[in-house]
Amino acid sequence: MKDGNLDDVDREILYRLQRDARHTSSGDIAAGMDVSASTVRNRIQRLEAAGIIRGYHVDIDYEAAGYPLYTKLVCTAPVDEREELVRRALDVPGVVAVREVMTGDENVYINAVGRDHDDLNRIGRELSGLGLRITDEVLIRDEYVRPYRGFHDRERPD
Amino acid sequence: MKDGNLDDVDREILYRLQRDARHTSSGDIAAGMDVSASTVRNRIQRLEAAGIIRGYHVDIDYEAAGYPLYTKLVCTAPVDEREELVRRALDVPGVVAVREVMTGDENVYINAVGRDHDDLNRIGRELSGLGLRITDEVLIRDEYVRPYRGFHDRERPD
DNA sequence: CTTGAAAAAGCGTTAGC
DNA sequence: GCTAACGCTTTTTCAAG
Repeated sequence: MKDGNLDDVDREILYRLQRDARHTSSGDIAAGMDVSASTVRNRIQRLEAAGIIRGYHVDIDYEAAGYPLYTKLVCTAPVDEREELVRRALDVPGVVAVREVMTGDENVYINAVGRDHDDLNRIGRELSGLGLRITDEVLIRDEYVRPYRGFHDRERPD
Repeated sequence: MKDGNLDDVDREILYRLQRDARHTSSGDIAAGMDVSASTVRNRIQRLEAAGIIRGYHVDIDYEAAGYPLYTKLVCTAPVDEREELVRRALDVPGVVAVREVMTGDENVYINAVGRDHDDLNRIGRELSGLGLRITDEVLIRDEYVRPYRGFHDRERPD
């Protein structure tokens, strides 16, 4: 596991947990493969311990939840302050995700939600106040996530 | 629920499920609030039925899993072909998420993973072949997600 | 809409292969 | 490293307030 190599059982686990991380039991996964539920449970624990599984999150439709505005901000942070700014950006109410980017000047991407444009303006102001320079902002219309099986598997799972 | 208004119980549920959607039981959530585990379970089902909860996903560290390259592609699609292109982009091996953006020319964002630059090049070629124009590509260094309580709650949960 | 209780299913642990 | 079996927790189902 140290080099990150996964076998078919591991990939099936990751695939099934991507599809439904809450209602998929170890037994469900084991049924499809030729292993026991115990083995699946052990593998999951190992994947968690190895850091390959970072966590499990609910996928929320913010629009349906009453936060109709879902926005993505492209920001620039001085390299030497970036870590600090990322941490503080996460504390701004409305911010739901922060990504550090490797290349280019625009090196921080922030996702945020709001009830109206006042919320978004406030978020923008708070982020600017921290020292982040906002270079672009786009509203997200819709979002699709595809469970991923890895390159070794057949193209069209399901 | 029709207008998307959530009460404190709902928000607590969403918050806890954002933190750990797999190991947080209804009883865990109920313990902190003044309701029974059954109520929490009913609420969760209602949130799922209302589409506010879209699903539950495992958060994978692709780098640790042997796919060290995590990239984000900014693309442009003709408006009238966009829906179709988004659907087909999701089938390109390596693509893990597609977002439709509301504003501007660059109206599709794609996340993809790969083992090496050959993988990324192939993904780029396949997407271009579909008819998507790739205008920018950045490597993601790191990614942080913050559980979100909504604007009505205190600023620093936990 | 919420509760509580019984039956079913799932999990963690341990022991053995 | 995989499996089976134990006891415990959780979910499911359902009748009722």
